[in-house]
Amino acid sequence: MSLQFAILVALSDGPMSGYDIAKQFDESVGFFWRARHSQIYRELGKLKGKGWATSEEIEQTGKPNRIVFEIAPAGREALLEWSRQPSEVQELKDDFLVQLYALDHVDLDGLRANILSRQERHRDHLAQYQAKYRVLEGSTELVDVGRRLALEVAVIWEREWSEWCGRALDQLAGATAATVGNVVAINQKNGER
Amino acid sequence: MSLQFAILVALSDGPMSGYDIAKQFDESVGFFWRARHSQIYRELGKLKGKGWATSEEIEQTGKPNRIVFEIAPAGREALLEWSRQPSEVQELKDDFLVQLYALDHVDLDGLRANILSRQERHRDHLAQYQAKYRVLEGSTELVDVGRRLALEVAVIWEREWSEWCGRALDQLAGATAATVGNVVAINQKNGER
DNA sequence: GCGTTCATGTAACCTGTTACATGATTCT
DNA sequence: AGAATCATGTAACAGGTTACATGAACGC
Repeated sequence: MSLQFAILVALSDGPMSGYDIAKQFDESVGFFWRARHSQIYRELGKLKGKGWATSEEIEQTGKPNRIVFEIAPAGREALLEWSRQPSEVQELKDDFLVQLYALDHVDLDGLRANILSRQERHRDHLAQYQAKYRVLEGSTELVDVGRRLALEVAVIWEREWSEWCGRALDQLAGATAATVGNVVAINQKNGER
Repeated sequence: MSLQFAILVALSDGPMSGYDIAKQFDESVGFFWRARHSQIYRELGKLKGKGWATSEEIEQTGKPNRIVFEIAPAGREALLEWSRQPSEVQELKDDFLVQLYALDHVDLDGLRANILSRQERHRDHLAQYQAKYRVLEGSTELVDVGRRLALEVAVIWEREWSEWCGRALDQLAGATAATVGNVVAINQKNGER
């Protein structure tokens, strides 16, 4: 269901085609919910079927025609109703953390390389989110307050991850490679086996 | 694929039935990857098919028989191979943040209630993770270092969320309810429309 | 008597990804 | 010549949830 609402949120900024939504997702509400165009077209069909959005085909020459969707009053009502319902807290779900949890059954060098490349990407994302955040600073407009709060979550997420990566690399610096079926102590002077 | 590896990680601690795995998931590797029993049984079948795990039926009287699974050498090898592959960074995906992003099209009172109940749950989770974390403190055993690092992520996640909830409630304290199709300023003395 | 725990599984469904398909225009 | 952009969509598959089904034992 959530994707349908994310699309309605995107349409709240004005009428858009499926193609537009797929692109807009890269720089707005899509920070918090993503989808491929194949899924977007499917969900747009459902929104239309429910009467939550209306569509209009716009003729173009040289390019394929655009089908522009607009949020309908019933769609706005559905959006309001959705926000009255309590939403589920998002639980951590990350295969990388699963690997860490089983550090003694895993390739340590691979994992270290993984952490390093993650750190880079988190720093990149952090810079992006911070730039977006700064634009909204100081505004008291309700929309901007919400977007700032949402972006704050993103900034914290990326910042904490990139700092965590640094600490993890430090702590794993002296560790030896895992041997299948063997328990390895991280500190050789203390490790009995 | 990841669930299969999460199951293999669980089996690394010793042979277990599907039922056991479903329960263990609530207090170990399941902090970072969850699944219903229906899915676990399905994936156990696949693991067996690939030769990554073996099973043995144990007769019981009064209770249904247990089918205990054990990780096979090929499974250990697969786990190692998996950890050599770089894993995708987990992107934020949260319908609650989508709602925040569209604060002017959403029910403010509903959202505030939502934040409050979230704050409670995040505090609960934080306490749980911290307790688990403390048990591992001081250990230099490789497994424990990994689990501590993984739990650290969980602790930070819950702590930052609960603190964020507090700030969000502060900032939304004075805001008025959204009106459909109307832009509302958060600060009445400055709001022109 | 009623709910919970133990223990297995299946079937239908929803969500999301990957790959395929078309066809003109514009940039390198 | 080849790639990217614009713009739509379909089909097959993978991953995950919900609901259904069975049946004995045990505590309240």
